[in-house]
Amino acid sequence: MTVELLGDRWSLIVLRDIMFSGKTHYRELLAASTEGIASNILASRLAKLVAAGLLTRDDDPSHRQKVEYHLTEAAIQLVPVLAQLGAWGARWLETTPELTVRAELLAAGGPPLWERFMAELRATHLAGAPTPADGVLADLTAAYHRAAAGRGRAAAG
Amino acid sequence: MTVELLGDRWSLIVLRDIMFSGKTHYRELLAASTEGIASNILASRLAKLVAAGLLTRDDDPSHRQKVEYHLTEAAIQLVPVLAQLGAWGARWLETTPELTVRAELLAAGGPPLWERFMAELRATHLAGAPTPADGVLADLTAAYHRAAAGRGRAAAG
DNA sequence: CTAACCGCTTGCAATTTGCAACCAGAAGGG
DNA sequence: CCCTTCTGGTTGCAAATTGCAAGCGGTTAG
Repeated sequence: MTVELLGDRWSLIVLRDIMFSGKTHYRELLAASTEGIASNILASRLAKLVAAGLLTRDDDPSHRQKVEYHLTEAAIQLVPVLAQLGAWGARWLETTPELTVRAELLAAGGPPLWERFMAELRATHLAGAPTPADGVLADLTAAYHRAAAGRGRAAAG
Repeated sequence: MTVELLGDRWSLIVLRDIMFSGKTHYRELLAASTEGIASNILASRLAKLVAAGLLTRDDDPSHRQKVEYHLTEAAIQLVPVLAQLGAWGARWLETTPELTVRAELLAAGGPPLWERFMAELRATHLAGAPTPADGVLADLTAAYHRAAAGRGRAAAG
């Protein structure tokens, strides 16, 4: 059962963060989490996701202590799930504008956009290619940051 | 955040059971759950889902103590999410054939089938019409029971 | 009048979560 | 070499959540 694997407060959030932030290191993920995950929970979730075959844990050649977490094909195929989940949340729940705009963009693009995004994730996480600056993820991230900046200005002004 | 609302072991399962089994009473849901939810957990999840606006709690006119739980429009719009989630689980996780066949049928039908299913749920849960014997839910349930029976035979023989 | 059924609660043990502090090893700069 | 910073985590502990079994006041059918 899928819920048994992903149905806790953090597993999906960790996957989402790796997918959309592009971060692959433990400390980065710990800092990137806007929800504020605790270090022991992050460690246990990463281990669980690796055991479940959703992430790989690879040595970073640039630093003997660094570890890179990468998405597997199974995790990449969660893109449609996350897209639908995000669309539903944007429609029915009150969230921050930056999360909403990204979810709506991904939902509006539909399956063709999801496929492009998944191809990009495969190149980055499975083949080790650098993430393109003009790809789907870049668009989503730009929209995310615009909305976040707009919110900052609105709150300040 | 959607995960905060639905990201526990049982909330989505309760919704799925109401959606696909057609049961609306507490005792029925308690018995119908193949995963075996505890009565106190079911009670707390039903209360939470009602508070979140995903279920309504209505008196059953036929019995002063009976209560009917019905899906709201927000819950009905989770159909695409559950479809994608089920498709992913059928593809990547080992589950029982009866759950797999239903998930694959729903995924294969795509958005048009989802819409028909949602229209059916609206008629049943929002308008109070009886569930049609020739609808999407009937097809899904028939496939589910055929697979379950096949498994029973295979296990016995 | 009695037995079954209704939604749901209670008590309790076990597990999970969240928080803060901490760790050993590795790399970088002077 | 030495000190600081950074690496992926671990540890101890309190609080919250979960799971199990039994039970409860009221309702209904026979």
